[in-house]
Amino acid sequence: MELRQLRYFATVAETCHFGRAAERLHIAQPALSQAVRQLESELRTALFTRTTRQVALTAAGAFLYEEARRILDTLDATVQGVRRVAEGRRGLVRLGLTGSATFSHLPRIARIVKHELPGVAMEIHSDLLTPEQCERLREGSLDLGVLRPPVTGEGIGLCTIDVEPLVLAVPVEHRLADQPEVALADLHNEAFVAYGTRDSVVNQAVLRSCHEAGFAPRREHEAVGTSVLLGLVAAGLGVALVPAGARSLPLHGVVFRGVTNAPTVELALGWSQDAEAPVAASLRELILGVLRQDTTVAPTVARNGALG
Amino acid sequence: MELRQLRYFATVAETCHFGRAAERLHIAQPALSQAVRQLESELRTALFTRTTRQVALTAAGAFLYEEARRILDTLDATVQGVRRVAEGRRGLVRLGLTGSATFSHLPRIARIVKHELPGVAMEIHSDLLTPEQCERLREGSLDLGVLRPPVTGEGIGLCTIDVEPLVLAVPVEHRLADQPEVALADLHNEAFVAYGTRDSVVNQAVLRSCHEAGFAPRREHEAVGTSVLLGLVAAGLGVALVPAGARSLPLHGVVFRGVTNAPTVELALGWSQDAEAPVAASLRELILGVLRQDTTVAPTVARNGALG
DNA sequence: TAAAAATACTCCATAGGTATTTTAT
DNA sequence: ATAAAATACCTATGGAGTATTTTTA
Repeated sequence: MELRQLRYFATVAETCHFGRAAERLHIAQPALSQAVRQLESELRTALFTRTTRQVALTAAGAFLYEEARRILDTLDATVQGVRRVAEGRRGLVRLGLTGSATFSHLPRIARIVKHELPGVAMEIHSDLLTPEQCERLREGSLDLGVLRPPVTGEGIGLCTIDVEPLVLAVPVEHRLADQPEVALADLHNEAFVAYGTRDSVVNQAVLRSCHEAGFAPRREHEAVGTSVLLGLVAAGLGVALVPAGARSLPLHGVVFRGVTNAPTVELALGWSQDAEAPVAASLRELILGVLRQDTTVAPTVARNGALG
Repeated sequence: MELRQLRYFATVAETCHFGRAAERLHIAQPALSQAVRQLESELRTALFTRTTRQVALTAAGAFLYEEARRILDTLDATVQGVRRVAEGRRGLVRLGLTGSATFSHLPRIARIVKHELPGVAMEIHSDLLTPEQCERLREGSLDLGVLRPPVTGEGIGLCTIDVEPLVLAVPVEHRLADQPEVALADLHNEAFVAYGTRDSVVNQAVLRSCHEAGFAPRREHEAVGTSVLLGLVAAGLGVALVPAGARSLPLHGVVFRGVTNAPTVELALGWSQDAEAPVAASLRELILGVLRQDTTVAPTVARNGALG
């Protein structure tokens, strides 16, 4: 069986007239009669009852018409779909995110995706540390990652999308909650709630800047993920220095205060440089078109001490 | 686009190897390469990334493969389906039934349909009087009808499927409830609940046989449909003569008693003699194979006084 | 008898075959 | 060096055209 036969059959079924159907198909009537007869003999079933005055579908023909119509419509949609997939306007993007970016940047990204690329679905993998994301970008189980430079090794493209100062998160009842801005040195006696991973770039920035301010922060508690960390702050277990984006996660009992000469951490979009799917490329360009920072991180070059 | 191209493409997608795919398709490799290239140029999209050592689907190709697989599978199922429709093993049968047959015969019919013709769905139109069913069989809005002869006019095929004696339905507390059998003459003082339509063949049989027994039944109440009628009997409003099949509708408070020399009413299967759908024909044959009575009603011949 | 489908036949477009070349590992 | 896809070219099947016949309302 061939689609040509189905298309011809469907047109005859719709017109119930070989002559007019042939006209609509831009072929001669005998060719159409022949094609339909051929289909009938392939199926070993009459599809029409015909006299020279009356053409009507048989039960089998009516059934076939329903199915043929669906198949032909599906095919049209498929052709459109293939085009869209190829152009990156349709498909699934697996997006990795660091903990804080999930709250600060994902909503905006999701909004512009919904608006600009309505055919694109996102699979969100949040709370992934930078090295994890790189690994998964390389092995192909992630398409894009919102991560914190630096990145080591080759094959990962990078572009900075935000530079965030760290801000101080304190419990509302804390003595520093009333000050409009806090100096790092004021924190030397505070109990710190810290990110509980050695790999955390934010953690490193905190340690470095506290050291420069002349003290080592007193780590009292650790948490994995910004939301948990802020929860501990809300519970009064200590203060924390977090990327400004964490303000996007308003938590009852926590207030954020600016820090004088605050250290900054970068947020970058990363992607695998080989075998990038069209959707991934178009989403990457869309995100960078909106969020790209002048401070572009050179792709594939391992960067050290970006925050130094 | 043609199915040939989709089939070829799908095979290459499954093997990721033009040579082996061509082998599976029983064509030469160049023909396959050419067909796939043609498809790609029609879609204006690369479907494979290929080197001489590696063939892999692009994102567009992967999408097309999913859809193509579905389309090809649907097509196979459709071909099977067409065959089944043509053979009367699949489809919808619109079955009309008189009130009492709904309870006495439909369950059995439904059971054998489910067992013998699992692909056939029935659309039940119950509580239709014989003239209504004939009209709808002729105009094509019913395929088969379980009805009570006689039938007037042409074009309707008929075959008796049951001959039912009338039985007496009485309230449990009624004086006749204890007798194993009742004579018609015993009913001359009873209040009757009767079928509330002049056209009712059962009603006519009741009137005729009461007349022969020497009295005219005292109609106290009327009901449309056997279930409602029996409901009135259960409520103690009177007695009723109903086809024996009504026993299939056990109703609290009603007992059935045989009638001496009971009049009988026939039940027949009717069908339109022109433009009968294959499903209708096969269901008709199935039903008649199980229920056909020796007393076959000659088709198309108007019969009068069948119960005389 | 007139409208429409079927049949008869002719032709050429193209699917598919064989032989060969190109290319990447 | 070799496996595998692409290219070149040829052949023949069959899709579609024109002319004609058959059929039925």
